Order: sequence, then C-alpha cells, then structure tokens
Amino acid sequence: MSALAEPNRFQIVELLRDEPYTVGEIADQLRLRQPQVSKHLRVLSEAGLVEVQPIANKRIYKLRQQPFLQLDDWLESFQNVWDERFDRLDEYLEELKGKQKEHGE
Amino acid sequence: MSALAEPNRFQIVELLRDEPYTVGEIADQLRLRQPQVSKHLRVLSEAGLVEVQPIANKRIYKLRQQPFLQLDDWLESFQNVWDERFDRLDEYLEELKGKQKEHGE
DNA sequence: CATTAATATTCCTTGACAAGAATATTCCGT
DNA sequence: ACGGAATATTCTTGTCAAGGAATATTAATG
Repeated sequence: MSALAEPNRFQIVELLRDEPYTVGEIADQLRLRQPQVSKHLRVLSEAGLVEVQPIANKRIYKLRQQPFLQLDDWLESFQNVWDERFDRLDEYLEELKGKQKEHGE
Repeated sequence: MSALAEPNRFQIVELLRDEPYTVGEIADQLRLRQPQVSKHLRVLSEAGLVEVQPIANKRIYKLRQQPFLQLDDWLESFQNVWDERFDRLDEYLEELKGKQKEHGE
C-alpha cells in the first residue's frame, strides 16, 4: 500500500488502468523523466502491482489485478462493520459512565 | 492514502475496525508509546480517516466511513477495466509490430 | 561491429517523517 | 484551587526515499 502512497506512482497506476504503456509513454504523458519512471515502476513491480512484458527493447507495463482484488477484500472487512454496528460508540459511552460510577462508590 | 502507508497507523485502523478506542487503549494494545499514538491519530484525523469524541479527559477515536467508501469507488473504476479488456496487451503488441513494419518501409 | 533508441542503475544530495524524551494542556475528583 | 490522569505538543535526531545527473545495459539496425 505504501507503493500507492507516492503521488507519481499513483498517477502511473491510474494511467495504466486505461491500458498498458511503455516506459517512455508513461514518462511523456506524466511529464516525468525516464529514470524516475523506471524507478517508480521498479517499486510498483516489487510490490506486485505491475508486471512487465518485454518486446524488442521496449518494456510494456500493465497492472496486475491480484493486489486490487486483495484491497477489495480488505475493504469488505470494513463494510461488514458499518452495518453491524449502528453506532457502537453510544454503547461505549454507556460503558464508560458505568465505570465512572463504580469508581465513585 | 499515504496515511495508511505507515505500518503503525495501519494497525491502528485495523484495531479501530473492531470498535472505537481510547488513546491509552490503543497504545496498550499495540505496544506503542502514548505520544506516538497521539501523533499518528492526528495524521489519521487530518486525513479524515478517523474522528474523535471527547469524553471527560479521554478521547475516543473511531473510524469514519467516507474515505473507505471512496476507496471502494476508486477500486470499482478498476473492476470495469478487468472485464472490458480480456487482454488488451495482445492488441497492443500487434500495434507495435505494425509500427515497426511502417518504420521499416 | 558501430550506432542509436529504450530502459535500467548508480551515486549524491536533500527533504520528509517517525521515534524518543521532555513538557504542556485539559479535565476530573477532592 | 491542587494533584493526578489522559492526551497533545514541541524539539531534536536519525533514517529513508525521491529527484537529478550521469552512466550502464540491452536490443535493433545499417
């Protein structure tokens, strides 16, 4: 997830969402210098967010879907909670007031 | 999203997924020092991931759902792509070979 | 085989940020 | 009003990661 935290990398991912791109194409579209793009792609690649397909001396990068599905799963583990707990906060407040009362006696 | 990149903050969020917690409780459960927890909560708060409810001299932190829904939306913008494009990579490769041919003539 | 295009890697510098330690603030009970 | 929790803030320091510039690598082409 820290791979997505960097703004330029985030942009790269959004760009690749549309279609696979070459390093040079990415650099052009995002107005970045080639070495930085290569470095960012390296990070994205090591994070498993992206995969490469070498063709001639070009390298085509595309998104992998696994990490996104994973993230989706993670988010679902929250969805459940919103529903289940209408607002557990109230419940918690009561609990606290109870504790205070006990302490007072 | 960079707020979630920090491991301790990520842990805090996962902890708060279960129920709201006090700063001290978070510090205890995650074996962190209170000041760092406060600082992390500040970041999470400014990122809109978390909200506070002061009660006595305690402060109860809970998750806000908006940013999570937002993230979910963002992820959906990808889902569409996976389906639509069986593999646009092939298409792209063809395009490249075409270009090479043109260049050769 | 020399050249050139496309990409990757290295080295260096700089800025951001997290932890630690100490201190400040706020609120309650007495 | 005072003492003590609970929490926040400040300051400093060390680390890490991103950008820039230069260079290395790989592959195609004549």
